[in-house]
Amino acid sequence: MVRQTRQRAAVADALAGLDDFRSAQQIHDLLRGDGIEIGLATVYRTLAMLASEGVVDSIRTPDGEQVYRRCAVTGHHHHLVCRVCGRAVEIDGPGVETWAGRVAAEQGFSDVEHTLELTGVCAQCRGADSGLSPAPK
Amino acid sequence: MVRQTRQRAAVADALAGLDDFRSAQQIHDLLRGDGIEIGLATVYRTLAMLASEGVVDSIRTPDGEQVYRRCAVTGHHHHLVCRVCGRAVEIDGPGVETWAGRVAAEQGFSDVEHTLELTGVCAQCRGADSGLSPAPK
DNA sequence: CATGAACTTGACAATCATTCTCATCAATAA
DNA sequence: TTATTGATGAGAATGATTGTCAAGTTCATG
Repeated sequence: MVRQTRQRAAVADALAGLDDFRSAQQIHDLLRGDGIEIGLATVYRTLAMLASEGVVDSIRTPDGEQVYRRCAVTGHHHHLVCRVCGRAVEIDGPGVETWAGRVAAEQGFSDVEHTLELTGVCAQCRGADSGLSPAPK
Repeated sequence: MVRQTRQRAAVADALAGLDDFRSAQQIHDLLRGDGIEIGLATVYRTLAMLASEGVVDSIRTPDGEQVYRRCAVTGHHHHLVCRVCGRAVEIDGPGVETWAGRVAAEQGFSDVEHTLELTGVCAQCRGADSGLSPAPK
């Protein structure tokens, strides 16, 4: 049975107040900054649980860090993430899904899954940037 | 100036004799197994260099490990990787590229890049398996 | 062929994200 | 209330990758 705890509620709350992807460590810092006592391991565990339930999305940044975000839409979808500020937009790939299935079938593969992520520089950052740090630590 | 060394040739040779993705550590073990003396750090450095030159592909496995493979085709392309045996097929996504550019533009993003990886179970592995663990550790 | 500047190497330490351990705490059913 | 048992957290452990830096090599040049 899954129990309702102060810590899990805190992680869920933190995610609810965010619009872009954050790492487990960032969320941990965020909560501690708000005076909420929670262990790093608990944040990791909670995020992993939420991700496996499909309540949050998780993708991997190019340098291998896992980042999480609450899902705004349900079902399968992809992301367009700003390399500078980390802002993310949810998008869906109409043709991609079917294309993936077809190509896989042609190669004799079954149980196909796919990951697709787009990165770019958003309008705001393009105008204002000149080598500032990617995201607030 | 980039110098030609015994170690770099060894890494290139190892990659030339492989058809699927391998981690830096696996390649290191492979070379040592052949009696070739080479440091792990050197393998990492060499692979990173080859990858940035576009001579080899590198993708990240679901558990965050970086794996490399020599490119059979040049230019941008994607992969269909078997979750069980690791065999990989190179594929290209005709519509994906243009779709990515269009969607990004609609959202005001520029300098778009994308990653797309397909995973599945290949015909061989589907026949032989019956619920064994995803991949050998 | 001899030289030397500068690029490379490699053993090992250092990082860093993530997971594990396990004694202690707390949510729930009864 | 209370026993049961999942949840927590501090710190150790893991594992891939990168940094350090003295010693070794490469190769343009004399």
